[in-house]
Amino acid sequence: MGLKKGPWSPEEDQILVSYIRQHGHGNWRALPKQAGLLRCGKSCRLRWTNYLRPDIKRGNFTKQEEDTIISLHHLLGNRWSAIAARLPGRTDNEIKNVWHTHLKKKLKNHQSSQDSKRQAVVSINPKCDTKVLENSNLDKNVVTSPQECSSEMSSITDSSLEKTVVKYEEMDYSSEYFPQIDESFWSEELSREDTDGQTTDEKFQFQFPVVESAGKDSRIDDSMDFWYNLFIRAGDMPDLPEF
DNA sequence: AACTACCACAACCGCAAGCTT
DNA sequence: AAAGCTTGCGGTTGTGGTAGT
Repeated sequence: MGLKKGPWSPEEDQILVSYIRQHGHGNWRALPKQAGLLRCGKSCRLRWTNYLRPDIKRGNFTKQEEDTIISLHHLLGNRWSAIAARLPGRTDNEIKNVWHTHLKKKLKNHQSSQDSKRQAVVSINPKCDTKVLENSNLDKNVVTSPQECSSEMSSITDSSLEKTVVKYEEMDYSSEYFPQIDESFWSEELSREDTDGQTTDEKFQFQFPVVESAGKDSRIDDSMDFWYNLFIRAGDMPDLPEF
């Protein structure tokens, strides 16, 4: 149809930007004709949303952004637009690219290092239970299952923390460390008696591993902040409890 | 210097959902 | 209710740059 394809020239960008600044982008199909561009509406929309929009953040992804993508991808799967909605200034296309080029490999490498550790254990002790090994994390201080710390927050003691602490820096994002999100994610309605003897209904109970944010002094508050921030970004999670 | 392989990013394509007529 | 149109999404491909041989 005589329409141009391929990379956009700076002149085309200029035309598109100034047209949208003046008239907005009500109808993408009609836009290129009105703006005098030899592009299809779809191509214009993509160029604008992925590259020319003024609120787009440029530059490399920070460690924090990468961690957020990994976490949200675990929760949401390949729903790039949903992930992008939680990362201001980043586009779904950009996130999809960074996932395929960097993060997937990063996870794979981590996974294979875990596998080789398991192999090493088996070679040292051929009698070890490989079924158990498959489900275990061999890094020190890493919980093997979120359900291991399913106790009420108030009852978590220092000794139990030793077992349930996950170091933030060493966070393993493979499926065994993240709970499946469904209706049973929060267990509802437990009552407890306060110091004044009155009964308080607590709506939810945590079933997460505790996260140690720094040093040996693990604090429950830090842990709660971590999970809270994670799920606040993943807006379509179940209702959040009061921390 | 020329060629090849690989990587990162931009852009395209097809499909599905939502909207309008 | 149905058909046509528009938009958004996710998978895939294309392109340009760079490192290695």
